[in-house]
Amino acid sequence: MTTKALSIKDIAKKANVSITTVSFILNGKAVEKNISTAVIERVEKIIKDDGFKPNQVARSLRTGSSKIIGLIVEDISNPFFSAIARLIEDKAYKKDYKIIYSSTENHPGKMKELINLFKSRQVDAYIISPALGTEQDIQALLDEHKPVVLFDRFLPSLDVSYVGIDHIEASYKATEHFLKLKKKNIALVTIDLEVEQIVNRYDGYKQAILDYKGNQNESLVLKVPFGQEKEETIAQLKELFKEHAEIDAVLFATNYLAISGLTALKEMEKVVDTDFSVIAYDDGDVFKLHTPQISALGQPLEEIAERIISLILMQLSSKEVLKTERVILSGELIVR
Amino acid sequence: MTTKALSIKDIAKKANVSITTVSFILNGKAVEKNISTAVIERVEKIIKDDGFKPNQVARSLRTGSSKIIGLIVEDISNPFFSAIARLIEDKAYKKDYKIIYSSTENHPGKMKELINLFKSRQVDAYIISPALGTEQDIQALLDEHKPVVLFDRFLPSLDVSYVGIDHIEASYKATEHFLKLKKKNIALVTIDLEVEQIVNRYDGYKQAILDYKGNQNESLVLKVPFGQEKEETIAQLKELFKEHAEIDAVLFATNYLAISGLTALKEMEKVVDTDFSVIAYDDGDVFKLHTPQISALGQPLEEIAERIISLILMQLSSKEVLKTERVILSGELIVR
DNA sequence: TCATATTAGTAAAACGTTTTAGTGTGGTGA
DNA sequence: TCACCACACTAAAACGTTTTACTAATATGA
Repeated sequence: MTTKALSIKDIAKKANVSITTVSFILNGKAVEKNISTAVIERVEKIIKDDGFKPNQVARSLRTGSSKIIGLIVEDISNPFFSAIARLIEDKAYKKDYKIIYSSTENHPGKMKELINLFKSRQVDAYIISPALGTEQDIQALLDEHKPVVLFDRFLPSLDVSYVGIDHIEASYKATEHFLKLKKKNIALVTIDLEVEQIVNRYDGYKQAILDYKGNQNESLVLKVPFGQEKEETIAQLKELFKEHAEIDAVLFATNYLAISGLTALKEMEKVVDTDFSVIAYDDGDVFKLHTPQISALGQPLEEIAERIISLILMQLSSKEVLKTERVILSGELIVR
Repeated sequence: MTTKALSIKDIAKKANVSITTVSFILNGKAVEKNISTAVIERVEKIIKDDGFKPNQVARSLRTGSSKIIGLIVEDISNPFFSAIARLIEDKAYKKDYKIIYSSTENHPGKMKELINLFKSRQVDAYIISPALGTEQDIQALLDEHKPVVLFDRFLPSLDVSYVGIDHIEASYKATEHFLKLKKKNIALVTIDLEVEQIVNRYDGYKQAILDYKGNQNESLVLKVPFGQEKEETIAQLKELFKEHAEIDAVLFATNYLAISGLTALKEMEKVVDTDFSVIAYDDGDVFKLHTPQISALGQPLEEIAERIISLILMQLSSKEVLKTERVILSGELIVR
């Protein structure tokens, strides 16, 4: 019943040639290795007719490479990551690479484990949205000359390729938009993580306010604890909006904060309108369909994925170790 | 610079034992194989100190199993699938299984390729949301006695385990809700796919209307071509709502149709209220935050993932081939 | 005609494990 | 004293490839 999968040996036997010959043909080295066209055709026919597929595991063991790219994200169910994952998958697939992914939940421990696991599976390259405190693990990969590209989050202490957007510019742009609308009290809702791309969102916001108004009111900045339950965040936001009735604009530094924020406003029956504007980080259907429509800072997903995969492929195809490259794209302010 | 990864041979040499002994220790067979505790401890210390991790590729080649489960979905960027993927990943991880996934875009060809690819990587089990016309490929897997669980979509011609929800009941429930609200002209927006879980949504809708009203008006059913561009769908929906001003309730058979529908309504400036109710298939933040809130038929994601993974693990841990099992869960009507 | 090149292939080692079938030593019971 | 067993461990084959180093036969050039 359970028919064992064919091996190169079966094909060799059937074609009356050595397995070496079959291997050469499989790997397109037949001409180079002086295999006659007669034999090539005969063997290729058998391969096709029998539907033989070489065992990739054996191949990996022998060659040390797997044609697999490891993708490590914080949470695949976050729309930003799943969109990127899908795009990366498509593009990698076209180059004959597969993606194996895992979510870290932002735990350095899990990240460490995952890297080890991927290593023991001989993945060829790593695409990582790194958790904090994983610098050494990534450095270890770099020391082994594995192709690595970080995205979304950057680790400044590492000399590693990166694709992301300029968050200072993006949040400056958003805040400036509010300021040009003559908003007086612009709040920022962010998280209390000391990672570059979060800190930058704060910096851009602050800089815009200083540039336009000269002084900034720190009490309008809410830093929600990272990983806090949604309900708690909503409660905190309600309190902020109650205590600071003077707020006339809010910039949310992540998409889920914006969702919590809109939920809080809904529960308070406070409407978003010209007197109270909102901008969300990362775009999505939620914001487009909201009444009124919510402005958003969209990240260029397609381009991010494109750049990531091309950096990876370049490293993969070059024999020497390439210079690291940092690609900083611009976020787009979508005014609604 | 590039230090080669350690192998079992290095450990054996260092501990002055054979590689067999190290292997036994690694696999917890040390006691059973009469290895002295002195040796066990010595070897374990070296393994730990050197941070040795066995090469999984070699292990797979030798054992034929990989501790990897292949997950094949239509599109990982669809929130339903990414949510399920995340839950499955978590649960599998706890049992020491990894997930490798790919999106099929509902192409039988890609699906075939993927199965081959997974096979050549010796994945231990398959979780599949099957595309149409892939019955033979899945049957081939079953013939090889590979653990397979289908979800979301079912293929009636196959004797295979499945986890999904009762779509007849779900759409009946939704339609009945409308009928109890005395809705007179209930529309159904669905897609023109002849797959069970889509057809069932139509059947449940129709049955409810027949049960309550005796006759059904087929012109209130819109079957959008599968894979059609969003803009086109929106245009089609606008036309439906214009031509049939009598419609006072709409059931959308998928989440993306609901999103297109709400967009269409927004563009027409037609409001959702007590005179025009909407129910969406699959819940999400979009519907919760919409003004007014949109009722939805939620699928029990957590339970679906739980059932899938436990079916897979059961098959994986049992030596014989188990009877196939069909788990049909109930969707929940969330009235807002 | 002989040395050398070219053509058309192949044998065998290697990748890093697991597992089967041993081996050698010391102890025990009769 | 001998047969046997338990104990503690190991040699070597196997998984399915790729690749290096070879061979044997024919062709070429001087």
